[in-house]
Amino acid sequence: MTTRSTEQSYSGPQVCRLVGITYRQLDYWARTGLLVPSLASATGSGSKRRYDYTDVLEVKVIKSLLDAGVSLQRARRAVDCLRDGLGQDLASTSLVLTPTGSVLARSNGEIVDLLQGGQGVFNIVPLASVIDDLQADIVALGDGRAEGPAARHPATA
Amino acid sequence: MTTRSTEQSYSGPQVCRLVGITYRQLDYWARTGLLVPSLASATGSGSKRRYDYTDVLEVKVIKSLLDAGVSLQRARRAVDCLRDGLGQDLASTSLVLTPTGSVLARSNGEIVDLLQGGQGVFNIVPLASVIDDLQADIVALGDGRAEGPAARHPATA
DNA sequence: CGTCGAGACGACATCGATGTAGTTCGAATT
DNA sequence: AATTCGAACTACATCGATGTCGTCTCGACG
Repeated sequence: MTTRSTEQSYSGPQVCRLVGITYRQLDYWARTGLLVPSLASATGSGSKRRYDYTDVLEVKVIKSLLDAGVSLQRARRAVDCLRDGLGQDLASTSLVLTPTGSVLARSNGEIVDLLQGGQGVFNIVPLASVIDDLQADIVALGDGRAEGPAARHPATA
Repeated sequence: MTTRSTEQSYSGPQVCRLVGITYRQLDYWARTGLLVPSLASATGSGSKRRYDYTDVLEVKVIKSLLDAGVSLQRARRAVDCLRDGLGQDLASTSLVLTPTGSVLARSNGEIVDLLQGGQGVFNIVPLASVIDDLQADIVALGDGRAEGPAARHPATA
């Protein structure tokens, strides 16, 4: 259903434009192991990192969490959990960070249950909007194609 | 109920013990204006800050948010909102930080509504547990008394 | 081949939040 | 009033995350 051919791949700068973070951030995340590109890690000067669609999705989730004031470390743990559930239908799922760990909740009911008993703060990321957003951005960035001529400048934004 | 009458007051170090933060943190928050003690700000070396019950509650909410990885700045904005709703019955309320602002939600239904339409991350603090916790800690800290004959100011609400 | 550009790398600077240590003052106690 | 103690103050160090800049290297293309 998702318009992913075999496997789209994205360069670092492309990912940055897609999700709206700086290259330094992505670079830092890759260097510190917070988010390793699935397709190809850097192997030295001149090499190129290659990111997966799911990588980009994770980056976008991380950015969302950062925007919400959540620290990188916590964001990373949350994304670990997200990765575990990648098989599921994420569009109808929310990523919930509880004080004791992160889970994927597949309904509002589950969320309410979690809130009920929990003490502490919950960070909730409705994944639907993140995925929609990302899809739109991918389309906007060069007709849905990821590779090729690195997608011309998108109006410099 | 014999305990906590109208207006207890707490010293800085007391607040720290109550909510489990370091004095340095509370000090920093007071100095940077993030959380000004309601009853008495510091007026120089040797002076003493005096905190309100609601101050302590706010501190505890801030700590909860910090534990959840939320930045101080965002936490502060959230607490602003909390302060606005201090009149209400907070025990059955959740503090919800949305991407666009913070609100007090008085039911799970409200929360679900918020989640439904929103994009981005939500930080949700069920206040009941915070309040319970705090009450228990206050009792544990000296029989419910806040501090001996220390200042009893009206301080309004 | 030699040039060139994109992107990774390295060494810094910065900024917010906090820890540590020592100093100084106000106020309660003697 | 003098002592003492607690708490605020000052100055510095630290740590994570990021910005800046300059360098290096791979790969493409002339």
